Amino acid sequence: MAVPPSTGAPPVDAPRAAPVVVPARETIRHPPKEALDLSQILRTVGDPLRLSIVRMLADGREMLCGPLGEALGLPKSTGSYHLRLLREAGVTRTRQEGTLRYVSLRRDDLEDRFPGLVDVLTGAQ
Amino acid sequence: MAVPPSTGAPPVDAPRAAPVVVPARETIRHPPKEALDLSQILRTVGDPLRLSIVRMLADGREMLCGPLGEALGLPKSTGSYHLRLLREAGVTRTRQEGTLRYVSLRRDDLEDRFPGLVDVLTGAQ
DNA sequence: TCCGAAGTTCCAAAGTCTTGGAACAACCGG
DNA sequence: CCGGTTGTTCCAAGACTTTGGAACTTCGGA
Repeated sequence: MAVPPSTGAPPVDAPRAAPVVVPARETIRHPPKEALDLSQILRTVGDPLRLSIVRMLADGREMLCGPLGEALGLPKSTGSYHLRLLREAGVTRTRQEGTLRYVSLRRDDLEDRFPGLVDVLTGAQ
Repeated sequence: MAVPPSTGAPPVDAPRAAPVVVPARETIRHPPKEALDLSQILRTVGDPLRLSIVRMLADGREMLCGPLGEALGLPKSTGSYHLRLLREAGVTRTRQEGTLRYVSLRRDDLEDRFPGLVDVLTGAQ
């Protein structure tokens, strides 16, 4: 609580304030393949907005967050929210490059864990 | 508002009180096959309780509402609620016989509209 | 070094879903 | 025709989800 009067030198334990290296943006959390949960995935893609996103990614392309949200007329924060849910459910994968985030369908792992699911979602038979 | 004094004969316009034939229990509403909506279905089976119900019905048997709810430890009203959601989404079919309701998976229509979906839900490959 | 662009996080309001007790309806058997 | 059984509907409380503006972080370029 007590702030020492200015001595002209930096306070001796100020460096202790940040002892942990926070990896910040470089770490984007994805659930491991074995942790994917069918209920969670179904609940997540059960939202029409999010199902649209899955379909935009169906061809395997990577897309940026901006265009994905804009295509659905969403404000940035709302787009970010839905993309986070998709990533946390394991439906999409996100890769950072500079300030850009490339989003793609996590097709390989989904197919491995729940064969046929992606085809059902994207309407491919 | 004025009730006529008893005349020994039934009041002349009493039959008007029930002009519409209410089919009551005999009519259980199911969405037509063409109206099934993938988002709604996914949202519905995205609940772990409801996914369990789908799996209990996976072998094609009919089950009664009671046993379905009891197997999951649900009070009657809660079981009834989840079974209604499944029926309204087109996932199950319900048929009445006396006071009993037989519930089964609507596999034919689901397979027709969304091929592969039932297998994904039930874990069959 | 400052600016703008890309995205995220924070947060509160609004909306939707779930739960379970109580009351109810319909049918069956005795 | 009464009592039990099966299941539904009603309803209010609580939980969870969605929305979008504002503030913020990070990076790249001029």
